[in-house]
Amino acid sequence: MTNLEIARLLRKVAAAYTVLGENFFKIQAYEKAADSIEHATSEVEDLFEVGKLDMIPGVGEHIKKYLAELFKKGKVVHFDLVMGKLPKGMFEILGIPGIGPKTAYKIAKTLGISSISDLKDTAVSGKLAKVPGLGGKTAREILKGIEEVSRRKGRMLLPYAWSLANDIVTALKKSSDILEAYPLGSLRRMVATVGDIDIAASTKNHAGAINAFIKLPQVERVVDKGEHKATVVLKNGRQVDFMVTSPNRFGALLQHFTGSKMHNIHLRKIANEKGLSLSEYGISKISQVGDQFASDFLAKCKSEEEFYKILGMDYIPPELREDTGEIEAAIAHKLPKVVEPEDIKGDLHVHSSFDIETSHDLGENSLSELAKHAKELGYEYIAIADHNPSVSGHTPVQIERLLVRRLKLIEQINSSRGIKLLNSIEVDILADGTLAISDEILLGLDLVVASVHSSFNQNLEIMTKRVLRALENPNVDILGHPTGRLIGSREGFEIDWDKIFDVCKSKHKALEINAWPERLDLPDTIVREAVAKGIKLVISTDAHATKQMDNMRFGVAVARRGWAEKTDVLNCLSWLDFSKYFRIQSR
DNA sequence: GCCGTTTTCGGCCCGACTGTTTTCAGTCG
Repeated sequence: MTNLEIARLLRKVAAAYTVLGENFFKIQAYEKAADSIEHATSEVEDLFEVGKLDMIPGVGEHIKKYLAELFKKGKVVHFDLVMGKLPKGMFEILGIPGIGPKTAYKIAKTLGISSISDLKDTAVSGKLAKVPGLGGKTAREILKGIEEVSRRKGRMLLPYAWSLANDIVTALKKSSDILEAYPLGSLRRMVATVGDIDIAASTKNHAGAINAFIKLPQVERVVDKGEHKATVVLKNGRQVDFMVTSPNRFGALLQHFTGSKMHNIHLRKIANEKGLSLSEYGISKISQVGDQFASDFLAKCKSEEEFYKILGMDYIPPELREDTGEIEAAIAHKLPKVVEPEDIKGDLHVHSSFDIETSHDLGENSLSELAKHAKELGYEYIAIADHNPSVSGHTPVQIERLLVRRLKLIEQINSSRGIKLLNSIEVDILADGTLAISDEILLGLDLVVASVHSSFNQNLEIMTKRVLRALENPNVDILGHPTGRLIGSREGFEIDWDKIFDVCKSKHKALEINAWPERLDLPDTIVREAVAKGIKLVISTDAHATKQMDNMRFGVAVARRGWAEKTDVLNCLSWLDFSKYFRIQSR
């Protein structure tokens, strides 16, 4: 069961409780757990299997017990009991914008509908508008909501959302009415997948700023336009929300809409304890005279730094704002100094167009093109990690000849370009944990990335043994895209991380954070565990074309979300230190 | 139902918008 499915189930239970008039905080607890599960970067079912459900904030004794029942039996008796008290149809229409629990119940009970298409029919026929408490406008809003649901394609991959938003922000900044502009929400926090694109700007001329936004060339049509916000649909069909504020309270706005929800809830709790109240407009002081409460504005917060300072804590980078200990760390002045994109000195997983007779997956660019682009990025070194040749079709001698031919080209570039190309390979970890290329050949390479590319469905025990065996090979330096996940299409495989960490530590192996948009693998939560255990990481793009080397920032974002510092990441080392670390002979 | 260097009991985030009401409940982010 996916995290999204679990979250939806918990929201249904919360909705049922809402209609049944259950304790408000109990309802909130279910919603909180649902949010937390939906945004978790590990699969909750996997966490359950390794007894780590406690890692999910908002999941306590009761919900944990229910989830265990869900995973074991496929259903939860208690949930069925609660939801069984209400018409089934209401749960079908819950996800539609504008329909909350009470409206859903009212509609399902009055009209006896059982699906979204039923609902659509009643809206079109005019029956919906006659439900007590609803009206013509609500019925039209619901129709619009139904259309939106069918149009919605789900969450976008981070790099896609980032580049969309980046184009808009860049264009906006050309307007003299826009002083600053940033994306908000999960995009600003650099979560692996992003729901909506929201952008905020500071301005001294609200109307001018809004106008600059709706006139952008990317805009197909304007959905909504007010004094402080506008909503548009882009030519590619994506909706973008835009909001503006004056420079003196831009920090408060940014902070509020960057979230995460859990982070902000925790902050408000701390604020309350200090007699403060937080909002998108700034921080106010709550005072009590007799039984009367009054709130006086304390600070509008020009910057987020000011906002966090008033709350008595250090500035928290957006990537860390998930309420997983960052607030406590910020209060104790113990936040990590997380790695920055500028710290990266090289890319350790790049594919070239040199044909070492792989049957597939060649890079597009030549060694010299890759070298040139790496120099433009300010790197000191890159590892040419082409796939190994198909094993069945080649003898070891043939493979060695191919690699020697490539090495000659690498050496030529190294002597002329002012950048170090490493003679590397991405070698398959075969189903039994042996490698696709013999040790004699691997021994002659500068750096070996070993990756799983087949037999993903092995169980935890076999997969763990397989990867451990590969890591124990003295020629292997890095475990490539360690979970094998492809976001949206393939779950990462099951593996015993504690054992992987142990062998990485004792044998000095590094785990890769692969910045390929569909991978972002290691996932940030596992990065965090690895960092806590002192495991070394590398951040690589797995680029198959020069342009894809620019994806490095997304790998860095994953590292930041995993609290990694520069010292945790080996490709932050200068060439001198890097070559010493991996004992690479200078050529 | 969750959670805790003030608490294992007693708290639990905030404000805007909207439609259908005649003063507010429901939804959303």
